[in-house]
Amino acid sequence: MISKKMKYALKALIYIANHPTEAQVKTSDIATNARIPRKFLEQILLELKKGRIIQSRQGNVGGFYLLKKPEDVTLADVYRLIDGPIALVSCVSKNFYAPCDDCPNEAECGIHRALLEVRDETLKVLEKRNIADLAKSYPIDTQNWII
Amino acid sequence: MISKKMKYALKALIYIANHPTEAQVKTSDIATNARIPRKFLEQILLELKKGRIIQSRQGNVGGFYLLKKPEDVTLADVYRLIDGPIALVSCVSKNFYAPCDDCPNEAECGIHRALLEVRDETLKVLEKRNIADLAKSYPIDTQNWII
DNA sequence: ATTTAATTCTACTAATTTTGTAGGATTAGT
DNA sequence: ACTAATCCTACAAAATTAGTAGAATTAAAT
Repeated sequence: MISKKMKYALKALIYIANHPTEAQVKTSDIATNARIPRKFLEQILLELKKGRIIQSRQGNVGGFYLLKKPEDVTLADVYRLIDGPIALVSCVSKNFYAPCDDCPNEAECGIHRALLEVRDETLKVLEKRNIADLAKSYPIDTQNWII
Repeated sequence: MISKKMKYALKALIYIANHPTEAQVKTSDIATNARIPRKFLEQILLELKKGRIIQSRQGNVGGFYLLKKPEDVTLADVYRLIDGPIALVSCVSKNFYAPCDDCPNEAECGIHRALLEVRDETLKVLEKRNIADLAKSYPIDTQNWII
């Protein structure tokens, strides 16, 4: 199950993606329209910025905008940044690999093998799907575009 | 990421599967050999029993044994019982379905569509893999059969 | 019948993670 | 200088996970 934070992040990205790149979107704008607690959203947007998914402009007329094209921001990217490893156990993780506590032989571990397969299949989908896919469903002018 | 409880459950099931059905396996036996906190394991075994995956015999010479063939206990079964929904959001869950808070239209939700696909692929693997697959890797006589 | 060693049941606790809040510092356009 | 935005860090409440504790129940064996 994804966290609320992840859902908020996706909603925010969709909202931003549905605005022209030049127009920086303000936190408060996203917060009220997507019904996300404002201060929590601030933190999330900062994380997305540190993860090089969005960029910001400071100051009076500042705001956020996408750093890449919406098609190039995959669900896997966002997931890893916000919720961490996609794998079900860390010993099958690509980006967050860590061996199990007292695993004598990873290669012969049945759990390892099975969950590696799960990771591969999950990844296929999460890397194929992107923010552009999601954003299509939610034009800005829709009244309740909320997920 | 699966919980420690889930990992303990799998280890316990593998241990039990590697014993003949007639021989009931004792909690303390599993606990020491698989290095699982005894009292925590007790609770897990009871859950597995309530979930009709294992059965127990009480009394002095009691213990636990599998209720089905190891091949018929899928990872999906155990996952649902111990860690809950396999889906990443509850609105795409088969067994734990619940709509999102203020979702106006599930059919048009991009997140819904994408994560439904993730669930389908994950499920394919988790329903294919079973305790027999895992148990093969861990004959009882192996010194460190621990995962 | 008593002893023994197992499961069963329920409540509690500690640790960790999630989900926020708070408030000030910094930035840049007007 | 004023204003309204992002940035930063610390804290707190709530929920979940991980584990402990202890007594009740069960059934075989003596």
